[in-house]
Amino acid sequence: MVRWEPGGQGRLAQAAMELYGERGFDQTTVAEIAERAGLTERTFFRHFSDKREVLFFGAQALQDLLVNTVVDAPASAAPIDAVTLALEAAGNLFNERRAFSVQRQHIIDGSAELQERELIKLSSLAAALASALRRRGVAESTAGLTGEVAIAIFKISFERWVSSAEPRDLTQLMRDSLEQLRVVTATQ
Amino acid sequence: MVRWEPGGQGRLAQAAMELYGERGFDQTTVAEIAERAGLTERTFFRHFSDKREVLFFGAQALQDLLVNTVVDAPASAAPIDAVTLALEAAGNLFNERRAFSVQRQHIIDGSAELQERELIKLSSLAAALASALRRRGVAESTAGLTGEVAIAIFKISFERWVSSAEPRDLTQLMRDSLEQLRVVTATQ
DNA sequence: CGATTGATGTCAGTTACTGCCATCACTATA
DNA sequence: TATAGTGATGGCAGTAACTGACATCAATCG
Repeated sequence: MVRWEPGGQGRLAQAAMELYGERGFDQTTVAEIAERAGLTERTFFRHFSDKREVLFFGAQALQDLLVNTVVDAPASAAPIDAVTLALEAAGNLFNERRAFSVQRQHIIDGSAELQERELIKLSSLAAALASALRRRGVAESTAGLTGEVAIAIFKISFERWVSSAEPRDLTQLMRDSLEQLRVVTATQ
Repeated sequence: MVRWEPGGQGRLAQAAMELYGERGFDQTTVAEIAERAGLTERTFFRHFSDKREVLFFGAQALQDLLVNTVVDAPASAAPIDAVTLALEAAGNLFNERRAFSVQRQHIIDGSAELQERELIKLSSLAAALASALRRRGVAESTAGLTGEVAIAIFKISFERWVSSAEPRDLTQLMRDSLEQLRVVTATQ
């Protein structure tokens, strides 16, 4: 007879998603999440650094995907092209989980605290992209700017993708946004 | 004889800056801030919604400046030009307070919580810029993208401006960043 | 079979933040 | 001039996020 059921971390993450969805982030206590997962509050904080982090479980995987794609891009690819490849890889990943993304985003949109956490994760992605570009020999200032721009495109496109009534292709939305960026910044 | 000294809010803000600078954000309690300001913890929370907000006192003024500049820009100005005018106005404002900005940024850089709050303020600025552009008749999608890009340029340039050894002109840095953005996104 | 490990439980403590009511100088109004 | 607000504050109890220290006990390793 086992002392604990396995997969405690996953159970906590699922319980949190459910409760945040049912009553909202603010109206959910960590004790309630732990109870639904059959664990204690203390154990929740062993798996997640705080009450918000449980919703940003997959952020590291996304960052790894982006960074690896940039690093593995052909040496001939310009910074903006390397980053575009990374965005496309991420787009394909999200396209397969739209229902989950929509539900999760609805929760985040209902809480300023969660929006703050989302923004710092995005900022961290921008920094990681910049770092990956630098490893390709891209100049410091170009790398930083390209990373920020890539994340701006991702952010805008993801927002449209999630809020769109009929499902669209996130990768295509990001391509459109980049094209639109070129138009916006074009000198007359 | 007055019951309280006037300027309680200002005293709290100054005490907070001092203490965050002396021992760091995490090692400072709200009770300590209130004590240095000659007030109580309860009064602190009447003036500032939370422990972080005290450092983001001037954010509304910055937003107003940006929005007003965009709204007042000549009707002939393209979205990117209207936004550039706003960034220049903000740049001039900051140029006069570099010492303060450097000190404040040093505090923020030492705390993840403060960075989160800074990011959501920047995101709010992007949204406000987009809204101001829409009032000028700019299409929804263009407005959103232009707002994000403007803030990306501001963020990158501000970072360089603050961390630079010798004082530079923030407005010039932002102009340079926009030009660099054009180069980065240019199709070959 | 004993020692170690790893995931968990228990519990006390700190601190951010909120709600509610009291205080009291100042001010407008009858 | 008496009275009724008003506004900024104090006091205090309460909730909940998070932390540190120590205990437990099944699984595993030597």
